[in-house]
Amino acid sequence: MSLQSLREAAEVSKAWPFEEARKLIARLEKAQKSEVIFETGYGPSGLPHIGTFGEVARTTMVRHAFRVLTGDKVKTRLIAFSDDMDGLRKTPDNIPNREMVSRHLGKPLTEVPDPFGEFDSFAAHNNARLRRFLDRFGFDYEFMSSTEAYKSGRFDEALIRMLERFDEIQAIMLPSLREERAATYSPFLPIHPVTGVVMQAPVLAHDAKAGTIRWRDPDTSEEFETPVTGGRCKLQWKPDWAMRWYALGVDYEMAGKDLIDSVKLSSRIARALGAEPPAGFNYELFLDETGQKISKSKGNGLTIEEWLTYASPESLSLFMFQKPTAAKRLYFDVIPRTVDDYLGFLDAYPDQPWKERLGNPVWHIHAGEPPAPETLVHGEGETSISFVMLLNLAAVANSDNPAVLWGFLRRYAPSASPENHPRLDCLVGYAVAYFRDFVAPKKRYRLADDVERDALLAVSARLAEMPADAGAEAVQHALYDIARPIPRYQDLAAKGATKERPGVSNDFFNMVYGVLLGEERGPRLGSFVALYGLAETRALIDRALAGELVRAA
RNA sequence: GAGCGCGUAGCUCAAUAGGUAGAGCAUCUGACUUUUAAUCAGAGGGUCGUGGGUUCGAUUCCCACCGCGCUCACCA
Repeated sequence: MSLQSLREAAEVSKAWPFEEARKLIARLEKAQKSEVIFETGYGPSGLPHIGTFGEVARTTMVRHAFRVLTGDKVKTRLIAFSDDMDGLRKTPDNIPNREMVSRHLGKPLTEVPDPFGEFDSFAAHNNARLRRFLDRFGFDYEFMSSTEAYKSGRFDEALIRMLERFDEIQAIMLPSLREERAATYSPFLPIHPVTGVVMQAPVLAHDAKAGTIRWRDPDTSEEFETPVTGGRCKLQWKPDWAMRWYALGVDYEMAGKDLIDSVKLSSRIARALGAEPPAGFNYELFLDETGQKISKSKGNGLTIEEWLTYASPESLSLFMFQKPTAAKRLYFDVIPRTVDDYLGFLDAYPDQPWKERLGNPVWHIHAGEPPAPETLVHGEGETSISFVMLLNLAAVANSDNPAVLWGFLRRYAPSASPENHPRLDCLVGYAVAYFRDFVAPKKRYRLADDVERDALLAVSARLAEMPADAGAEAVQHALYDIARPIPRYQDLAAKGATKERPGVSNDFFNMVYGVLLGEERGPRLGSFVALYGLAETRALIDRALAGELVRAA
């Protein structure tokens, strides 16, 4: 498969990152630019979350598609912009030193001391968290601080231009506001020279030549004349966004659908400044299990930590890749399915022609270089192990120890090991975590009656006589022999059963599952005991008969 | 009020260059030398929200409508 055919397939690919990248190319044809700027925004009053990940991951996919479409001839940059000059609106609930922080309400986040005492400011703290967050996933980005950009003078030219177009911008903004708000609205928010607070005060006069605005402190009625440059003023957020697009030459930025109107207004402002607003689209929001919007305050939905406890970052990327414009429910149950979808796409990739590869999510998730699928060699063939299967296996193994799961896997494919299947090993780890947190707590143990007690004691005694490394079959046969004489468990209808040698009914096994494992059904017992350990099984029986399992559950 | 998304098998969802609808789970049946759910094979199950239009033909394009849900209109 030649590079040529990759390019050709990319030209016509219907995968959304390519559709987006083509919008960018159309944009580029109009404007002479030597590089393309992608931007994602971040508000440092909160912590990075699953939406932050989604936005950066999706933008990165568009960026990569663009690079392929242009043969990497156009330089690309991704700016992760932190709005750290915004005033602190309210004291977050989830921080220490809330009282100290609350004394700095209204000041730029970069002027609020770090409540954790680790950084120069609250913003610096959260900015560092953002970077650590993004670095953890290996995103290629440039961090940019709003405060630094304002203070360094980088925005000065744009701010002056903004001042020159003051009336046009007001004409765009004011109709979008309610009367009472419009009466006092100003796109410029001066930083109070005394208190340091980001002021929302009506602008009494503006002077583009001098580069200043006149305003009055509503509390003291004192009047000030403040330059809009050098970080002495910041902008209201919609003008701010537009100014930033203009000043930085942003070509691409996506946003949630809650920002549709904001994007429209900011785009008009950008045009008023003389810039073509960036390309991009509005992605749908995430919903929880019941279709409600996920919000941090409600605490519904799924956190990124939760996802990464039970599944890989790649599977989360897949979730983000799929249909960004459709509202998707993001809750716990989608995790296993998404993981298996991911594994399925990985399996399919090597045999696909380019046209299909470019529509395959793993191409986008792995920047065009998805890893080879890890398979288990079993006899003649190879098979992939699905996550759902591993979850079953964890339940079967009744263990949160990955080594026990690997014991089962090796029985199936003797050559397999965590060392030569590192990604499968990760999956095993996730499966085990899932078992520990979701399967184990739901176990409902029951007490043994007298007959059951005697049967289990007999099993324990028999296991004690067997060598510790007894095989699954040996254990299985021993179990049959113990149950066979017990009338309750005899099954004369079983295949091959005779009066002299009756079969053993499922009731026996179901009893063991219920008493020892707290499940209604379970694994083939011989296999389970052999892997779980004979001594360990005896200990389990002791605990069950002592009633400890019932109490623990 | 404005904008957006969704409505396909019991459930969750797929189905782009318009051409007789697919998967997973669930259900049922069978196979796996003594029985059991790490597996496999097979089956059943859909007026593709409703009504129009374009077309030889529409789940797929267009319009209207119905239902469900979300977002925005204060701030970011």
